[in-house]
Amino acid sequence: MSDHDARERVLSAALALFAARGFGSTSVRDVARAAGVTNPTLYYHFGNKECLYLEAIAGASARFTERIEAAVSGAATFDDKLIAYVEAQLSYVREFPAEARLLAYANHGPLQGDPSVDLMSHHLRSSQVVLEMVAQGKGEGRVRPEVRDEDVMMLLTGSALVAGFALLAGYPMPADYPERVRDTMLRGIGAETPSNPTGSGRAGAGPSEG
Amino acid sequence: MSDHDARERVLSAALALFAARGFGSTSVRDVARAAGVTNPTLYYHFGNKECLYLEAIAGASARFTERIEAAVSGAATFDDKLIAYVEAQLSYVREFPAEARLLAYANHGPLQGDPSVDLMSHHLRSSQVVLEMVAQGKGEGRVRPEVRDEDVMMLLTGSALVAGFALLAGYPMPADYPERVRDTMLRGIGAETPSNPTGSGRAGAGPSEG
Amino acid sequence: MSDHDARERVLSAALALFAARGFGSTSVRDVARAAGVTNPTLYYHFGNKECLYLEAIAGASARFTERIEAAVSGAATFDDKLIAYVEAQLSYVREFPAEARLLAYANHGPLQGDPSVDLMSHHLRSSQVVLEMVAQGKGEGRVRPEVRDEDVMMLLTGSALVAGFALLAGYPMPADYPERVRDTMLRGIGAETPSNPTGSGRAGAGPSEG
Amino acid sequence: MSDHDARERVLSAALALFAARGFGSTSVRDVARAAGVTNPTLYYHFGNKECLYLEAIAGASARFTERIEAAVSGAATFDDKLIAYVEAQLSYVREFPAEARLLAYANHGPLQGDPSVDLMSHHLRSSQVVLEMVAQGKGEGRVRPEVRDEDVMMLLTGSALVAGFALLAGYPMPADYPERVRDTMLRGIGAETPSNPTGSGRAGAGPSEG
DNA sequence: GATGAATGAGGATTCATTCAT
DNA sequence: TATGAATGAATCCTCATTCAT
Repeated sequence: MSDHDARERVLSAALALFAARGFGSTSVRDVARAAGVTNPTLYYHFGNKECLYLEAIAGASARFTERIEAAVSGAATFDDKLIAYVEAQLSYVREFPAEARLLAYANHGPLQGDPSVDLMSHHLRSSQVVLEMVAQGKGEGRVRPEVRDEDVMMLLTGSALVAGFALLAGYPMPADYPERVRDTMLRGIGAETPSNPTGSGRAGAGPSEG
Repeated sequence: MSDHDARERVLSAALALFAARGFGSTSVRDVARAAGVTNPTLYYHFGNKECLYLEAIAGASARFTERIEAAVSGAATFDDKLIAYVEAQLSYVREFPAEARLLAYANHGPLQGDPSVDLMSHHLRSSQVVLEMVAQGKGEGRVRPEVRDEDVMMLLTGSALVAGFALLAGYPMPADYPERVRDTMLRGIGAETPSNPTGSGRAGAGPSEG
Repeated sequence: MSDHDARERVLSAALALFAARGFGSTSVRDVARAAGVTNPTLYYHFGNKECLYLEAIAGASARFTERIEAAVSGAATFDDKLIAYVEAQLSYVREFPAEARLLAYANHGPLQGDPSVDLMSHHLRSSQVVLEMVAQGKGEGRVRPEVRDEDVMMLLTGSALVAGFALLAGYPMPADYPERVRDTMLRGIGAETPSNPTGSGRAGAGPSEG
Repeated sequence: MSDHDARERVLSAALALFAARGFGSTSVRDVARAAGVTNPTLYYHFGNKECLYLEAIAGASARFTERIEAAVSGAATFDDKLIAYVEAQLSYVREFPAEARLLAYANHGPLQGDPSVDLMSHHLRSSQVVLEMVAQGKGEGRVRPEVRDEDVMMLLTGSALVAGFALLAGYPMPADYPERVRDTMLRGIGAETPSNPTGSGRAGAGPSEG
């Protein structure tokens, strides 16, 4: 009812409904109704369904990225940043499951039927964050110098992604998950193989020989 | 026109369209048209849109799981199974992008708008495969005994998932990606820290002290 | 209610409504309602409003042209054909005012807002009829040989058009209008100017001196 | 932006749009947008769509009639007035096709959907002009005394109307069209029939015997 | 097994218009 | 005077689905 809140209310309702039902299964009328706004009012502010969708996603994506960046930059050491990164992603999913689902949907959902989102992927947008983390890790001597940036990204974003999806699907997530990610990533799962330092035909656990 | 043909054509068209546009944005008529079948014929075979969707997903999921299992069981050692697992997932995405996208959509997409898929997640259905791999890895002495199953799963499924999504999004995937996953998983990214064996306030790279 | 009459009923209702209200001011729902048909049924048969409009016009145009041609070919002499032509056009307007109005609207109405009709003009489509009439008139010695086809067309179609519009607008049309058209066309309105046979500076009533 | 400006701009935009798309297919918002004016501003000046339409038509009609009258009264002889009449009508169509189309639309277009224009027909409004021309023509001895006013009107307005429509439809119009109208109207198209002065069963070219 | 035809409900979007400012 | 914002009603059209044949 208040003045220009209408726009915000619509955006928030759109976020929730698009996340819960997807683009194609969400009707503009439902969004308007949920926002307590008439149909033409929605159109006055957003032009059409697609623009509304894109704006909702843009907002969610910005919030997500900000949270990740804030969490990481609030941690001092590489180890803490690793934990902060995963923790921030999980807490985001926990606090804003609708937004999280919307982002997952927009990034991994269908392409032609729904408006294509400009963010290639918010995971890739946050890749800058990861790259800076890796640099710092190497500076601190916590990451081996020869480790490639992409390999770190692969493990880190993969672990966070899987955990986020699990959370969304309702699986419980142990409290120490971020720490375990950090530990496993750093130490690996392989056995030390002092008895077989040169490799033995099987590709070794050391740096790829290629 | 023959009996079996129509059904298959519809299923294949449904797969492609649901994958490309999502459930809510795909119309039954579009599927029928793409399959070269009249509308009532489609309904004769599948009952309604939801059943068609579920059957399409069930088929895709079965094909996916079979491929993964076949690939893993075709590899002998733990190391090769690791590579085979990732490779199979990537080749599946490459060969059947529509199916892959459909599975991603069904697993990570919205809940209320679309029919809920019975497979909680094909990643979790294939968890059995991963668990057996871990057991073998420990048997072979390639995986440290104290490493937890879930941690392996976390890294492995995460890495494969991220790579699959990147592929779907059109990013190139280096040919040695599976090997790098294996190496990085086994060895970790952390530096050996002989100079700091006891930890120094920062949580160490060893098994979590907690 | 009867079987495939639906299509015909829709066409006829569309004809009447488009004629009475114009394309932009006629709603598809009104047409469906007037035809005793549901909205999707209308769309099943005609695809969209534009196709419906075009088909209605095509039908009306065909009927009109047929009537004109039949009337003219049913008259033997040039003089009778002249009368038949005008009479047929007037009787068409009298019997099917809706159709006539629709044709007038389609031919002389707006261009961009409404679908453009393929018939450049039904007057021009019937030009063939007029041309044949002129040829016959010259053959009969009723039309001066040097008279141009276009000039006859100009007078004849003009006279018929004006009369048709007047009829549509509600003005009464004297019964002898067709005969008067014939007489005036043949004889002209000019005075014989035997006292000024060579012309006198004013452009003469004879064949253009140019 | 100034007072008077806005009103004129709206009127001119309305003229163009109503002419191009018709009343029902033209939206008030489109007119406002084309005029560079906000929606309520338009309503402030014109009250509603219908008033805007009527005012646009009134303006166009006035301009048209003025031009015809000025052209005709600027010519001295009957012959020249004939030519001036046709020429003025054609030049109006050429210079203001939008206005011309709007007038044609308003005069010959649908009735119920659009506001009914008060001018029964601008052709009839200009009938006074034609009647005076005929009187002068008889005074000059150029028009036979027994010719009826309506018959002249029929030929003259018909010829001008047909030519105007052809022009609007994009057909080229020969430069000597007005002269040919004059010549053909005066002289007629019929052959002199000295060999058959009494008529022979076919209605003659002379004044109707009835 | 397959189809042409039909339908009630609802899809996104725009309409002419108004009101508080 | 002019405007940003709002609205009830209507726009064209499509939805998933069914029925008689």
